[in-house]
Amino acid sequence: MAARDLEPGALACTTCPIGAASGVGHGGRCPLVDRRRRAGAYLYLEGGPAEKVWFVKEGRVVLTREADDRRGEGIAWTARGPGAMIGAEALVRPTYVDSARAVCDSTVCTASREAMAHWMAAREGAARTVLDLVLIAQSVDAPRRSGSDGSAVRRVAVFLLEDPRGTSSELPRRVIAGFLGMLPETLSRALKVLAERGVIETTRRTVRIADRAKLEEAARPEPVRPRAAAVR
Amino acid sequence: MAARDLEPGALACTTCPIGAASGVGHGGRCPLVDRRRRAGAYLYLEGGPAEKVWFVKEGRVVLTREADDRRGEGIAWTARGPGAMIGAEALVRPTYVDSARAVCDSTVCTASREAMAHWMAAREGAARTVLDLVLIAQSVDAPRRSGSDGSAVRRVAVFLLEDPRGTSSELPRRVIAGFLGMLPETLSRALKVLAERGVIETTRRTVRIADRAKLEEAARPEPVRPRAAAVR
DNA sequence: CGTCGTCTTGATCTTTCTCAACCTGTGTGG
DNA sequence: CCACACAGGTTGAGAAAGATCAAGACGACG
Repeated sequence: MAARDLEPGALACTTCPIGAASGVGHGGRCPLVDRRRRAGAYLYLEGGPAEKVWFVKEGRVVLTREADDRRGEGIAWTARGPGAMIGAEALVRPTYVDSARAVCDSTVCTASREAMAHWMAAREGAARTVLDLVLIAQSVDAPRRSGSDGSAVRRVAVFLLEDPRGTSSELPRRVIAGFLGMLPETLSRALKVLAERGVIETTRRTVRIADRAKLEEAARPEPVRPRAAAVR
Repeated sequence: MAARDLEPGALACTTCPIGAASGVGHGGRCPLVDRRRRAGAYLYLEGGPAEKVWFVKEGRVVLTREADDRRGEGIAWTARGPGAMIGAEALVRPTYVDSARAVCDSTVCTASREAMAHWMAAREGAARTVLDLVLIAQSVDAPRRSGSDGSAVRRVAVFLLEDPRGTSSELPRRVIAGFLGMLPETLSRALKVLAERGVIETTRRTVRIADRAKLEEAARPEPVRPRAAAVR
């Protein structure tokens, strides 16, 4: 489905929608303040006080939900890159609904919910700018997969076809496995199967699509099995 | 987690955020037009031209994505009730990313993307109103579950605890199964298990929580050794 | 160069998906 | 008003897929 079409490599304040709307480069001032975060750092925590809205300038941030004792990290359900706003729920509710964690060294901008609200109220079209950001991000998120969506190999093939993040090394395998509703072990085995078929080439951190036609074949839903009579 | 806290029974134009912002009841006029849709009717289709923005006034609408030949209905990933906006992606992209289908007789309001855009541009604070709607809906959606989130029985127990829709008869079992990343057959069996334990009472269309303590017990992660929490 | 975290591989067992048949309530038409 | 078809739900038996548990390999980093 829809290609993830945003995602430039990084973002300058002049090309950032918020910065542009603020008139950065023409004497304007963006309400957002830059922060650097190292890989692994949490930006905010699910259930914690939602004081700030965040904006990804460079890097990659994973959103997780429903952390529990079992899987300490919770369910990773999406990853946001440059140009995406995160933690926007701060504008409408007192606590964050997700935890956000940088998966690689990242630059993020922040503003308090109040600053953001003022900014939106003060400028014509600003709220619309934010709305667009939120809607675009939303329409890019794919629902998490599960076993009822086809075999692990098929789910991986679909993901690799549709999502450029699948072949980059930005996202840890653990996170990708989460998107696909499987364990890292299962992801690893599925990648191995595809590699053995000559569909892809893998290293421990990268995937390269070797044969797109074969990958599309692997992504196709299995034809309903032709009767149990088939005794091979 | 987060209780689904919106969801009044139905909505009048005067209590609807869009209607209120339009000044309905004070001589204002809402850009949205009422339509009735029977259970099972599709409002719009994934990939189809995104001409309209929708607003649920009464009833329940399920959003699905990634329909394919195999499972014609696609993956149901959320359901929206009174007060929710759907198809808002029309404001930022040319095609719908989901299919929307009324699961019970519903009243929905529509406006063309242009009308909506004009409405937002013309009124102070209107875009912010829409933004809030979108953000609230978003923060209420739970990520789909999958087999790696625990057994079917546990996933069902968690859902019943957290989501009031689980016990109402509004959502078809097939849809709930979709949210939980399992097939209807599996959902049926899991409900049977819980019923046999005296946790719930079920009919073909309803679920009643008979013993909340037992339900919480069933929702608890199986006491397996916690995996090494990867906190860097 | 050694430690650590992440990923991979292996063996085993449980779960859930499959396929098919059977209910049951609802709506339709005679 | 009843027979009947239909959709959605339930049940059952079997097989396959993935979860588990455990251990080893690889790469990053101090």
